[in-house]
Amino acid sequence: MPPSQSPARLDSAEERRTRILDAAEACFVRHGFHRATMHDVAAEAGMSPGNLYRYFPSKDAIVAGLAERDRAAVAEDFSGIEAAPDLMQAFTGLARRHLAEAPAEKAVLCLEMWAEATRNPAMAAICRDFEREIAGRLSGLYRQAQARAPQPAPGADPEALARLAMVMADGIMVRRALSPDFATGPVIDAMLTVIGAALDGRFDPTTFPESDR
Amino acid sequence: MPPSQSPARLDSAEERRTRILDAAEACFVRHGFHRATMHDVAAEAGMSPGNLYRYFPSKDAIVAGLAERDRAAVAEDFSGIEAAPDLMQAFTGLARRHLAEAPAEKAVLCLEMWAEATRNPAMAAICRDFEREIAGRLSGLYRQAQARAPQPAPGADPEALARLAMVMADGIMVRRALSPDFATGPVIDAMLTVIGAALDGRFDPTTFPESDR
DNA sequence: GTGTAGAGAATGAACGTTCATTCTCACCTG
DNA sequence: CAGGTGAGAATGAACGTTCATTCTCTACAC
Repeated sequence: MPPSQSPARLDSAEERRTRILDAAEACFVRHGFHRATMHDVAAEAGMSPGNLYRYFPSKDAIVAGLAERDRAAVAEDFSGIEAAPDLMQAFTGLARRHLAEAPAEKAVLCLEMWAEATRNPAMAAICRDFEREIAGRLSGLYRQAQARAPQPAPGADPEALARLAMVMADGIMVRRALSPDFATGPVIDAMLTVIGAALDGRFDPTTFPESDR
Repeated sequence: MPPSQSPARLDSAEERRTRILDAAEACFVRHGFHRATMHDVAAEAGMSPGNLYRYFPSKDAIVAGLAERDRAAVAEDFSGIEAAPDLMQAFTGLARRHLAEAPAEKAVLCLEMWAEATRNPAMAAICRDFEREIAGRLSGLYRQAQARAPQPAPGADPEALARLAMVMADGIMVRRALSPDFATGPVIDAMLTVIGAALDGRFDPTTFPESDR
Protein backbone atom coordinates (compact mmCIF):
# COMPACT_ATOMS: atom_id res chain seq x y z
CA MET A 1 0.00 0.00 0.00
CA PRO A 2 2.14 2.84 -1.32
CA PRO A 3 0.11 5.99 -0.51
CA SER A 4 -0.72 5.00 3.03
CA GLN A 5 0.82 6.97 5.84
CA SER A 6 1.45 5.19 9.06
CA PRO A 7 -1.45 5.98 11.41
CA ALA A 8 0.94 5.74 14.33
CA ARG A 9 2.89 8.63 12.86
CA LEU A 10 -0.09 10.89 12.39
CA ASP A 11 -1.34 10.03 15.80
CA SER A 12 1.88 10.91 17.48
CA ALA A 13 2.10 14.20 15.60
CA GLU A 14 -1.23 15.23 17.06
CA GLU A 15 -0.14 13.99 20.46
CA ARG A 16 2.99 16.06 20.15
CA ARG A 17 0.99 19.17 19.41
CA THR A 18 -1.10 18.68 22.50
CA ARG A 19 2.00 17.93 24.52
CA ILE A 20 3.46 21.23 23.39
CA LEU A 21 0.25 23.06 24.22
CA ASP A 22 0.17 21.48 27.66
CA ALA A 23 3.74 22.52 28.27
CA ALA A 24 3.03 26.02 27.01
CA GLU A 25 0.02 26.28 29.30
CA ALA A 26 2.14 25.44 32.33
CA CYS A 27 4.85 27.91 31.34
CA PHE A 28 2.42 30.70 30.49
CA VAL A 29 0.66 30.32 33.82
CA ARG A 30 3.99 30.47 35.62
CA HIS A 31 5.56 33.35 33.75
CA GLY A 32 2.99 34.92 31.45
CA PHE A 33 3.00 34.93 27.67
CA HIS A 34 5.83 37.37 27.29
CA ARG A 35 8.20 36.21 29.98
CA ALA A 36 7.93 32.53 29.17
CA THR A 37 10.60 31.63 26.65
CA MET A 38 10.55 29.04 23.90
CA HIS A 39 13.35 27.32 25.77
CA ASP A 40 11.09 27.04 28.81
CA VAL A 41 8.30 25.56 26.74
CA ALA A 42 10.68 23.16 25.02
CA ALA A 43 12.14 22.00 28.33
CA GLU A 44 8.68 21.52 29.81
CA ALA A 45 7.62 19.54 26.75
CA GLY A 46 10.78 17.46 26.91
CA MET A 47 12.12 18.43 23.52
CA SER A 48 14.48 20.86 21.89
CA PRO A 49 13.56 24.46 21.07
CA GLY A 50 14.03 23.95 17.38
CA ASN A 51 11.64 21.07 17.30
CA LEU A 52 8.77 23.26 18.48
CA TYR A 53 8.89 24.90 15.08
CA ARG A 54 8.02 21.65 13.37
CA TYR A 55 4.60 21.86 15.01
CA PHE A 56 3.93 25.57 15.36
CA PRO A 57 5.22 28.30 13.08
CA SER A 58 5.87 30.77 15.88
CA LYS A 59 5.45 31.52 19.53
CA ASP A 60 2.35 33.57 18.76
CA ALA A 61 0.86 30.55 17.04
CA ILE A 62 1.33 28.52 20.20
CA VAL A 63 -0.36 31.25 22.21
CA ALA A 64 -3.26 31.37 19.79
CA GLY A 65 -3.48 27.60 19.59
CA LEU A 66 -3.65 27.31 23.33
CA ALA A 67 -6.30 29.98 23.65
CA GLU A 68 -8.37 28.40 20.93
CA ARG A 69 -8.15 24.96 22.48
CA ASP A 70 -9.15 26.03 25.97
CA ARG A 71 -11.97 28.27 24.91
CA ALA A 72 -13.31 25.66 22.56
CA ALA A 73 -13.33 23.13 25.38
CA VAL A 74 -15.44 25.45 27.52
CA ALA A 75 -17.74 26.36 24.66
CA GLU A 76 -18.22 22.66 23.95
CA ASP A 77 -19.33 22.20 27.53
CA PHE A 78 -22.01 24.86 27.03
CA SER A 79 -23.38 23.43 23.82
CA GLY A 80 -26.85 21.97 23.86
CA ILE A 81 -27.55 23.33 27.30
CA GLU A 82 -31.03 24.54 26.33
CA ALA A 83 -32.03 20.89 25.90
CA ALA A 84 -31.39 19.94 29.53
CA PRO A 85 -34.36 18.59 31.52
CA ASP A 86 -33.78 20.88 34.52
CA LEU A 87 -32.47 24.17 33.18
CA MET A 88 -31.54 25.84 36.44
CA GLN A 89 -29.74 22.75 37.58
CA ALA A 90 -27.82 22.59 34.32
CA PHE A 91 -26.81 26.22 34.74
CA THR A 92 -25.76 25.59 38.32
CA GLY A 93 -23.61 22.68 37.21
CA LEU A 94 -21.90 24.74 34.53
CA ALA A 95 -21.19 27.57 36.95
CA ARG A 96 -19.78 25.31 39.61
CA ARG A 97 -17.70 23.34 37.16
CA HIS A 98 -16.06 26.29 35.50
CA LEU A 99 -15.88 28.76 38.35
CA ALA A 100 -15.18 26.56 41.34
CA GLU A 101 -13.96 23.13 40.37
CA ALA A 102 -11.70 24.07 37.48
CA PRO A 103 -8.10 24.51 38.61
CA ALA A 104 -7.18 28.06 39.57
CA GLU A 105 -4.49 28.03 36.88
CA LYS A 106 -7.26 28.26 34.31
CA ALA A 107 -8.28 31.56 35.85
CA VAL A 108 -4.71 32.84 35.65
CA LEU A 109 -4.48 31.83 32.01
CA CYS A 110 -7.81 33.50 31.38
CA LEU A 111 -6.56 36.80 32.80
CA GLU A 112 -3.45 36.49 30.69
CA MET A 113 -5.55 35.95 27.59
CA TRP A 114 -7.73 38.94 28.35
CA ALA A 115 -4.74 41.19 28.84
CA GLU A 116 -3.29 39.93 25.58
CA ALA A 117 -6.60 40.47 23.81
CA THR A 118 -6.50 44.19 24.56
CA ARG A 119 -3.70 44.58 22.01
CA ASN A 120 -3.42 41.38 19.97
CA PRO A 121 -6.16 41.28 17.33
CA ALA A 122 -5.97 37.50 16.91
CA MET A 123 -6.52 36.98 20.62
CA ALA A 124 -9.22 39.64 20.66
CA ALA A 125 -11.06 37.73 17.94
CA ILE A 126 -10.86 34.48 19.89
CA CYS A 127 -12.22 36.15 23.03
CA ARG A 128 -14.96 37.94 21.11
CA ASP A 129 -16.17 34.76 19.42
CA PHE A 130 -16.11 32.91 22.70
CA GLU A 131 -18.06 35.62 24.42
CA ARG A 132 -20.70 35.71 21.68
CA GLU A 133 -21.07 31.97 21.79
CA ILE A 134 -21.58 31.87 25.56
CA ALA A 135 -23.87 34.91 25.56
CA GLY A 136 -26.03 33.26 22.94
CA ARG A 137 -26.19 29.98 24.84
CA LEU A 138 -27.00 31.64 28.13
CA SER A 139 -29.70 33.94 26.85
CA GLY A 140 -31.20 30.98 25.00
CA LEU A 141 -31.17 29.05 28.24
CA TYR A 142 -32.89 31.86 30.11
CA ARG A 143 -35.49 32.32 27.41
CA GLN A 144 -36.25 28.59 27.58
CA ALA A 145 -36.51 28.73 31.34
CA GLN A 146 -38.98 31.61 31.19
CA ALA A 147 -41.05 29.84 28.56
CA ARG A 148 -41.20 26.64 30.59
CA ALA A 149 -42.28 28.42 33.79
CA PRO A 150 -45.70 27.46 35.30
CA GLN A 151 -47.25 30.81 34.51
CA PRO A 152 -45.15 32.64 31.90
CA ALA A 153 -44.42 35.82 33.84
CA PRO A 154 -43.09 38.86 31.96
CA GLY A 155 -39.74 38.52 33.67
CA ALA A 156 -36.35 39.95 32.95
CA ASP A 157 -34.68 40.44 29.59
CA PRO A 158 -32.75 37.23 28.82
CA GLU A 159 -29.95 39.06 27.00
CA ALA A 160 -29.44 41.43 29.90
CA LEU A 161 -29.50 38.52 32.33
CA ALA A 162 -26.88 36.70 30.32
CA ARG A 163 -24.69 39.78 30.30
CA LEU A 164 -25.08 40.10 34.05
CA ALA A 165 -24.18 36.46 34.62
CA MET A 166 -21.13 36.74 32.42
CA VAL A 167 -19.95 39.86 34.17
CA MET A 168 -20.20 38.09 37.49
CA ALA A 169 -18.42 35.05 36.10
CA ASP A 170 -15.61 37.25 34.80
CA GLY A 171 -15.32 38.91 38.18
CA ILE A 172 -15.08 35.56 39.90
CA MET A 173 -12.33 34.58 37.47
CA VAL A 174 -10.39 37.69 38.39
CA ARG A 175 -10.71 37.10 42.11
CA ARG A 176 -9.70 33.48 41.73
CA ALA A 177 -6.65 34.32 39.70
CA LEU A 178 -5.55 36.97 42.17
CA SER A 179 -6.07 35.01 45.37
CA PRO A 180 -6.11 31.27 44.81
CA ASP A 181 -7.76 30.69 48.19
CA PHE A 182 -10.70 32.96 47.41
CA ALA A 183 -13.93 31.28 48.47
CA THR A 184 -15.88 31.18 45.22
CA GLY A 185 -18.79 29.27 46.71
CA PRO A 186 -20.73 32.11 48.32
CA VAL A 187 -20.37 34.40 45.33
CA ILE A 188 -21.45 31.68 42.93
CA ASP A 189 -24.43 31.03 45.18
CA ALA A 190 -25.24 34.73 45.13
CA MET A 191 -25.06 34.71 41.36
CA LEU A 192 -27.36 31.69 41.16
CA THR A 193 -29.75 33.33 43.62
CA VAL A 194 -29.97 36.50 41.55
CA ILE A 195 -30.44 34.68 38.25
CA GLY A 196 -32.86 32.19 39.76
CA ALA A 197 -35.00 34.92 41.29
CA ALA A 198 -34.99 36.80 38.00
CA LEU A 199 -36.17 33.71 36.11
CA ASP A 200 -38.90 33.05 38.68
CA GLY A 201 -40.11 36.62 38.31
CA ARG A 202 -39.47 37.29 42.00
CA PHE A 203 -36.90 39.98 41.39
CA ASP A 204 -35.83 41.82 38.27
CA PRO A 205 -32.28 43.17 38.20
CA THR A 206 -32.89 44.14 34.61
CA THR A 207 -35.03 47.17 35.24
CA PHE A 208 -33.57 49.96 37.28
CA PRO A 209 -35.92 51.38 39.96
CA GLU A 210 -35.05 54.99 39.12
CA SER A 211 -36.13 54.71 35.51
CA ASP A 212 -39.47 53.10 36.46
CA ARG A 213 -40.83 55.82 38.63
CA MET B 1 20.05 78.13 55.27
CA PRO B 2 21.58 74.67 55.12
CA PRO B 3 18.57 72.37 55.59
CA SER B 4 16.31 74.11 53.07
CA GLN B 5 15.76 72.50 49.70
CA SER B 6 14.78 74.67 46.79
CA PRO B 7 11.02 74.37 46.43
CA ALA B 8 11.26 74.94 42.69
CA ARG B 9 13.68 72.06 42.37
CA LEU B 10 11.61 69.65 44.38
CA ASP B 11 8.56 70.76 42.55
CA SER B 12 10.03 70.12 39.16
CA ALA B 13 11.50 66.80 40.22
CA GLU B 14 8.09 65.70 41.41
CA GLU B 15 6.51 67.00 38.23
CA ARG B 16 9.00 65.05 36.22
CA ARG B 17 8.14 61.86 38.08
CA THR B 18 4.47 62.32 37.33
CA ARG B 19 5.28 63.13 33.73
CA ILE B 20 7.16 59.86 33.48
CA LEU B 21 4.30 57.98 35.10
CA ASP B 22 1.82 59.55 32.70
CA ALA B 23 3.99 58.58 29.77
CA ALA B 24 4.40 55.07 31.12
CA GLU B 25 0.66 54.74 31.56
CA ALA B 26 0.05 55.63 27.93
CA CYS B 27 2.72 53.20 26.72
CA PHE B 28 1.60 50.38 28.98
CA VAL B 29 -1.97 50.70 27.83
CA ARG B 30 -0.83 50.61 24.21
CA HIS B 31 1.64 47.76 24.42
CA GLY B 32 1.43 46.14 27.84
CA PHE B 33 4.07 46.15 30.56
CA HIS B 34 6.42 43.77 28.83
CA ARG B 35 6.24 44.95 25.27
CA ALA B 36 6.50 48.64 26.09
CA THR B 37 10.16 49.62 26.03
CA MET B 38 11.98 52.20 28.06
CA HIS B 39 12.65 53.99 24.78
CA ASP B 40 8.91 54.22 24.20
CA VAL B 41 8.35 55.65 27.65
CA ALA B 42 11.22 58.08 27.26
CA ALA B 43 9.94 59.29 23.90
CA GLU B 44 6.42 59.70 25.25
CA ALA B 45 7.79 61.66 28.21
CA GLY B 46 9.94 63.79 25.90
CA MET B 47 13.25 62.81 27.39
CA SER B 48 16.12 60.42 26.88
CA PRO B 49 16.06 56.79 28.03
CA GLY B 50 19.00 57.24 30.34
CA ASN B 51 17.33 60.11 32.07
CA LEU B 52 14.45 57.95 33.24
CA TYR B 53 16.89 56.25 35.57
CA ARG B 54 17.48 59.51 37.38
CA TYR B 55 13.89 59.31 38.62
CA PHE B 56 13.17 55.60 38.85
CA PRO B 57 15.69 52.86 39.61
CA SER B 58 14.21 50.40 37.12
CA LYS B 59 11.38 49.65 34.77
CA ASP B 60 9.73 47.55 37.46
CA ALA B 61 9.82 50.54 39.77
CA ILE B 62 7.92 52.56 37.19
CA VAL B 63 5.35 49.79 36.88
CA ALA B 64 4.95 49.60 40.64
CA GLY B 65 4.88 53.39 41.00
CA LEU B 66 2.18 53.67 38.41
CA ALA B 67 0.07 50.95 40.00
CA GLU B 68 0.47 52.49 43.40
CA ARG B 69 -0.49 55.93 42.15
CA ASP B 70 -3.62 54.84 40.33
CA ARG B 71 -4.89 52.55 43.04
CA ALA B 72 -4.25 55.18 45.70
CA ALA B 73 -6.24 57.70 43.69
CA VAL B 74 -9.21 55.34 43.58
CA ALA B 75 -8.89 54.42 47.24
CA GLU B 76 -8.79 58.11 48.09
CA ASP B 77 -12.09 58.55 46.30
CA PHE B 78 -13.63 55.85 48.49
CA SER B 79 -12.40 57.26 51.77
CA GLY B 80 -14.91 58.68 54.17
CA ILE B 81 -17.78 57.30 52.17
CA GLU B 82 -19.60 56.07 55.27
CA ALA B 83 -20.07 59.68 56.30
CA ALA B 84 -22.14 60.64 53.26
CA PRO B 85 -25.67 61.93 53.89
CA ASP B 86 -27.31 59.64 51.33
CA LEU B 87 -25.39 56.37 51.35
CA MET B 88 -26.97 54.69 48.35
CA GLN B 89 -26.51 57.82 46.30
CA ALA B 90 -22.86 58.01 47.31
CA PHE B 91 -22.37 54.39 46.27
CA THR B 92 -24.13 55.02 42.98
CA GLY B 93 -21.85 57.95 42.30
CA LEU B 94 -18.74 55.93 43.01
CA ALA B 95 -19.86 53.10 40.77
CA ARG B 96 -20.74 55.39 37.89
CA ARG B 97 -17.57 57.40 38.21
CA HIS B 98 -15.19 54.47 38.25
CA LEU B 99 -17.00 51.99 36.06
CA ALA B 100 -18.63 54.18 33.44
CA GLU B 101 -17.13 57.65 33.33
CA ALA B 102 -13.47 56.73 33.82
CA PRO B 103 -11.66 56.35 30.49
CA ALA B 104 -11.63 52.81 29.14
CA GLU B 105 -7.83 52.91 29.20
CA LYS B 106 -8.02 52.63 32.96
CA ALA B 107 -9.77 49.31 32.54
CA VAL B 108 -7.05 48.09 30.21
CA LEU B 109 -4.37 49.11 32.67
CA CYS B 110 -6.29 47.39 35.42
CA LEU B 111 -6.34 44.11 33.50
CA GLU B 112 -2.65 44.48 32.85
CA MET B 113 -2.01 45.00 36.55
CA TRP B 114 -4.06 41.97 37.50
CA ALA B 115 -2.21 39.75 35.05
CA GLU B 116 1.07 41.05 36.39
CA ALA B 117 -0.07 40.49 39.97
CA THR B 118 -0.47 36.77 39.33
CA ARG B 119 3.31 36.43 39.23
CA ASN B 120 4.89 39.63 40.51
CA PRO B 121 4.75 39.70 44.31
CA ALA B 122 5.10 43.48 44.51
CA MET B 123 2.14 43.98 42.24
CA ALA B 124 0.21 41.28 44.07
CA ALA B 125 0.74 43.17 47.31
CA ILE B 126 -0.51 46.40 45.80
CA CYS B 127 -3.63 44.71 44.48
CA ARG B 128 -4.25 42.88 47.73
CA ASP B 129 -3.98 46.05 49.82
CA PHE B 130 -6.25 47.89 47.46
CA GLU B 131 -8.81 45.15 47.54
CA ARG B 132 -8.81 45.03 51.34
CA GLU B 133 -9.20 48.77 51.55
CA ILE B 134 -12.18 48.85 49.22
CA ALA B 135 -13.77 45.77 50.76
CA GLY B 136 -13.54 47.41 54.17
CA ARG B 137 -15.01 50.68 52.93
CA LEU B 138 -17.87 48.99 51.12
CA SER B 139 -18.88 46.67 53.91
CA GLY B 140 -18.70 49.62 56.31
CA LEU B 141 -20.96 51.53 53.97
CA TYR B 142 -23.45 48.68 53.79
CA ARG B 143 -23.44 48.20 57.55
CA GLN B 144 -24.15 51.91 57.96
CA ALA B 145 -26.96 51.74 55.43
CA GLN B 146 -28.58 48.84 57.24
CA ALA B 147 -28.27 50.58 60.59
CA ARG B 148 -29.83 53.78 59.27
CA ALA B 149 -32.80 51.97 57.71
CA PRO B 150 -36.32 52.86 58.99
CA GLN B 151 -36.84 49.51 60.63
CA PRO B 152 -33.49 47.69 61.06
CA ALA B 153 -34.26 44.52 59.11
CA PRO B 154 -31.94 41.54 59.56
CA GLY B 155 -30.75 41.89 55.98
CA ALA B 156 -27.79 40.54 54.09
CA ASP B 157 -24.25 40.09 55.35
CA PRO B 158 -22.36 43.33 54.59
CA GLU B 159 -19.07 41.55 53.93
CA ALA B 160 -20.68 39.17 51.47
CA LEU B 161 -22.46 42.06 49.80
CA ALA B 162 -19.19 43.94 49.44
CA ARG B 163 -17.56 40.88 47.89
CA LEU B 164 -20.45 40.55 45.47
CA ALA B 165 -20.27 44.20 44.47
CA MET B 166 -16.53 43.97 43.91
CA VAL B 167 -16.86 40.85 41.81
CA MET B 168 -19.39 42.62 39.63
CA ALA B 169 -17.17 45.68 39.41
CA ASP B 170 -14.21 43.52 38.36
CA GLY B 171 -16.34 41.85 35.73
CA ILE B 172 -17.41 45.19 34.34
CA MET B 173 -13.76 46.23 34.18
CA VAL B 174 -12.97 43.13 32.15
CA ARG B 175 -15.80 43.71 29.71
CA ARG B 176 -14.85 47.34 29.29
CA ALA B 177 -11.23 46.56 28.64
CA LEU B 178 -12.12 43.92 26.07
CA SER B 179 -14.75 45.85 24.16
CA PRO B 180 -14.46 49.60 24.61
CA ASP B 181 -18.00 50.12 23.33
CA PHE B 182 -19.52 47.81 25.92
CA ALA B 183 -22.60 49.43 27.42
CA THR B 184 -21.76 49.54 31.09
CA GLY B 185 -24.91 51.40 32.07
CA PRO B 186 -27.39 48.52 32.25
CA VAL B 187 -25.00 46.25 34.12
CA ILE B 188 -24.16 48.97 36.62
CA ASP B 189 -27.86 49.57 37.08
CA ALA B 190 -28.37 45.85 37.67
CA MET B 191 -25.62 45.90 40.25
CA LEU B 192 -27.17 48.89 42.01
CA THR B 193 -30.57 47.21 41.91
CA VAL B 194 -29.24 44.05 43.52
CA ILE B 195 -27.31 45.88 46.22
CA GLY B 196 -30.13 48.32 46.85
CA ALA B 197 -32.68 45.56 47.23
CA ALA B 198 -30.36 43.70 49.57
CA LEU B 199 -29.94 46.78 51.76
CA ASP B 200 -33.69 47.39 51.83
CA GLY B 201 -34.26 43.79 52.91
CA ARG B 202 -36.35 43.13 49.81
CA PHE B 203 -34.05 40.46 48.43
CA ASP B 204 -31.09 38.66 49.91
CA PRO B 205 -28.47 37.37 47.47
CA THR B 206 -26.38 36.40 50.48
CA THR B 207 -28.33 33.33 51.51
CA PHE B 208 -28.64 30.55 49.00
CA PRO B 209 -32.21 29.11 48.67
CA GLU B 210 -30.98 25.52 48.66
CA SER B 211 -29.30 25.79 52.03
CA ASP B 212 -32.37 27.34 53.65
CA ARG B 213 -34.84 24.57 53.00
C1' DG C 1 18.63 -12.53 9.41
C1' DT C 2 21.70 -9.01 8.08
C1' DG C 3 22.85 -4.90 5.76
C1' DT C 4 21.65 -0.68 3.67
C1' DA C 5 19.18 3.22 2.22
C1' DG C 6 16.12 6.87 3.00
C1' DA C 7 12.74 9.80 5.37
C1' DG C 8 11.23 12.17 8.97
C1' DA C 9 12.10 13.68 13.74
C1' DA C 10 14.90 15.95 16.83
C1' DT C 11 18.95 18.38 18.41
C1' DG C 12 21.39 22.39 20.07
C1' DA C 13 24.72 25.79 18.76
C1' DA C 14 24.58 30.06 16.41
C1' DC C 15 22.50 34.35 14.53
C1' DG C 16 20.48 38.67 14.49
C1' DT C 17 17.67 41.49 17.04
C1' DT C 18 15.76 43.74 20.90
C1' DC C 19 15.89 45.88 25.21
C1' DA C 20 16.99 47.34 30.04
C1' DT C 21 20.62 49.49 31.85
C1' DT C 22 25.08 52.07 32.09
C1' DC C 23 28.52 55.29 30.47
C1' DT C 24 30.32 59.42 28.72
C1' DC C 25 30.22 63.79 27.86
C1' DA C 26 27.98 68.35 26.84
C1' DC C 27 25.24 71.92 28.75
C1' DC C 28 23.41 74.83 31.74
C1' DT C 29 22.96 77.76 36.25
C1' DG C 30 24.67 80.12 40.04
C1' DC D 1 34.34 76.72 38.23
C1' DA D 2 31.30 73.32 40.65
C1' DG D 3 27.32 70.67 40.68
C1' DG D 4 23.68 68.96 38.90
C1' DT D 5 20.84 67.79 34.70
C1' DG D 6 20.17 65.66 30.56
C1' DA D 7 21.12 63.48 25.94
C1' DG D 8 22.25 59.73 23.42
C1' DA D 9 25.63 56.22 22.23
C1' DA D 10 27.36 51.93 24.14
C1' DT D 11 26.87 47.50 26.50
C1' DG D 12 25.75 43.04 27.38
C1' DA D 13 22.37 39.79 28.33
C1' DA D 14 18.29 37.46 26.73
C1' DC D 15 15.29 35.93 23.33
C1' DG D 16 12.87 34.05 19.07
C1' DT D 17 14.17 31.70 15.29
C1' DT D 18 17.14 29.07 11.98
C1' DC D 19 19.80 25.40 10.23
C1' DA D 20 23.46 22.02 9.58
C1' DT D 21 23.77 17.89 11.62
C1' DT D 22 22.57 13.60 14.08
C1' DC D 23 19.40 10.13 15.51
C1' DT D 24 15.74 6.67 14.87
C1' DC D 25 13.01 4.09 12.56
C1' DT D 26 10.94 1.51 8.60
C1' DA D 27 11.36 -0.92 4.34
C1' DC D 28 13.46 -3.45 1.28
C1' DA D 29 17.41 -6.40 -0.87
C1' DC D 30 20.01 -10.15 -0.61
